[in-house]
Amino acid sequence: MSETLDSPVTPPEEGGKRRGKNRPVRIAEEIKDWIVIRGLKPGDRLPGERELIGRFQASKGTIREALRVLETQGLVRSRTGPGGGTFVEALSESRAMELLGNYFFFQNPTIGDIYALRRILEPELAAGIAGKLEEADFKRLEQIMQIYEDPPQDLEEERRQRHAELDFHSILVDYCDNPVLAFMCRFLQSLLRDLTVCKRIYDVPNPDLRESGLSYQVRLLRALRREDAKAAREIMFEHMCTAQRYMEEREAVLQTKFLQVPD
Amino acid sequence: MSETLDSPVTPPEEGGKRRGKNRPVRIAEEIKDWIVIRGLKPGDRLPGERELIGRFQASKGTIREALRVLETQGLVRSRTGPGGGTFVEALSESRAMELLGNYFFFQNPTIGDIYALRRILEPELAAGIAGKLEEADFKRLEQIMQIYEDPPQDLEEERRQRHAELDFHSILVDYCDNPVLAFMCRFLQSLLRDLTVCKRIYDVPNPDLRESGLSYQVRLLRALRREDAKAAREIMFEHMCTAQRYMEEREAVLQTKFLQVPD
DNA sequence: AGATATTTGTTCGTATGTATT
DNA sequence: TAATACATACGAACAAATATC
Repeated sequence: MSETLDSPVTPPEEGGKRRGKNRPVRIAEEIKDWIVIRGLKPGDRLPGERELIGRFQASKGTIREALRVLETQGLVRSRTGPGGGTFVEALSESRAMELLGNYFFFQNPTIGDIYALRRILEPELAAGIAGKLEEADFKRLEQIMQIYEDPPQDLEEERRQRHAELDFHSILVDYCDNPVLAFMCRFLQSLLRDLTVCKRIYDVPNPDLRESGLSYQVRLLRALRREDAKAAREIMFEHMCTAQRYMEEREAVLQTKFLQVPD
Repeated sequence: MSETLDSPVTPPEEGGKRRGKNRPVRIAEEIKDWIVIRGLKPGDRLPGERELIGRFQASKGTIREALRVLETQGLVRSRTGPGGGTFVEALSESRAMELLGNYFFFQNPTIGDIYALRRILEPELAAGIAGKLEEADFKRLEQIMQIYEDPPQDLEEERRQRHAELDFHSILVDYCDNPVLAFMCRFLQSLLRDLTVCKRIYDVPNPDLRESGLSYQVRLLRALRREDAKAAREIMFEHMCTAQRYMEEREAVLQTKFLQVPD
């Protein structure tokens, strides 16, 4: 009724048909547009709830639902107290991977699917970071490798070692300056961490996997130290191929094992 | 800095306060767990609001915010009316790409970043689908190619043609049975569609880009028709390298053009 | 340390909208 | 048309968190 407000993002023909979108979702989009138009950056503050209620002509509950939508998308964050409020945030990498993980929860990729990509992406990464590591960086990587330098004593250590191996690759990503390649490599690593079939493999002794991985990583570091991108790429490729063969082999073993157990 | 690696899958305590997370967000997680535990599949119905209020001991507003969170994640969809309610949904590919797009909105990858990946992913895709296309599929692809068979008459048609070229690649993805590779290829395509710098390039005449792309695609279809995976991979690789060179060249031209304009 | 002001977080009662029967 | 079952929306009151004095 009251057209007192000069809202720049007012939907023009929104009076009649609603296109399957809730009011809170529509308002969330309006707020998003409002943020973009004003050029707000991460850290900047949004108006308080009261003002948003007035500006977007919606009740407190609706505004809150809209803010929750934006918070879920990782674009804002709310804090209570004086000086508090809702602030623009850059969607973090880990949050983005969580959200994307929901998609593959239903797609259910196989180990082969994932390694088909690691096989080509990780070598590209390795080649790209050659010449970018300082001595301190090599130390950091070697520290991680110490975790799985010796054979594990129990299954708990076994699992920790497998995760540390993935951490090794995750650290390499730190030195990559292609954000898309970086994200994709880390995401594949997180898929391996979370896939139930991988969890089962990681919870079982894999002496060969550890030893072979370790030797490839030693060779990789040597290549990176002499800034030999070509060698780094080739070593990483072999590393991934070997790991894939190993994982798929174990997967097959586990499958027959589980088939034998009556469920 | 960020959270450490030791995040136990089991929540610390029921009813206790988890810092940093709103009640609606916590309840959203509880509902999600509840869905997983019951093994609910897309299409299955959740209890009504009233029952959720009782089951999760929260008010209507809080439950609604929680459902909005799940809806934003693409895991749930609400419908009004009798027989309505809230239903489990599989996160769609397009929704997942939207959510991930928010991440790269702040990362701002360059054309070079994107093509560095297309250069290795698209050839892999091309090789993977060799032998999977029927004659009807080739017809479908050739129909798309007709859109940019002839030089564009105006800038509007120019843009339509560039998008059709991306559609061509998107259709190829349909025949890929690696869901991760499929998603990544489509996502890179969507980045190209949405990046402002690309939009500017696409809005300007690029006669060479069209002609070169068309010839590569013709050769690609020939290779796919004779089910020659190796040739398909090589042709696609060259296609991507050429496109990258072209795009980066145009980008440079645009940049100098924009630099000359006084701010 | 304690009081206070500010801002989000939560609840509840009520009313409206929508689609099926 | 009317009855219904359900989500959607509103607003006022109250609770919790947190910075500042």
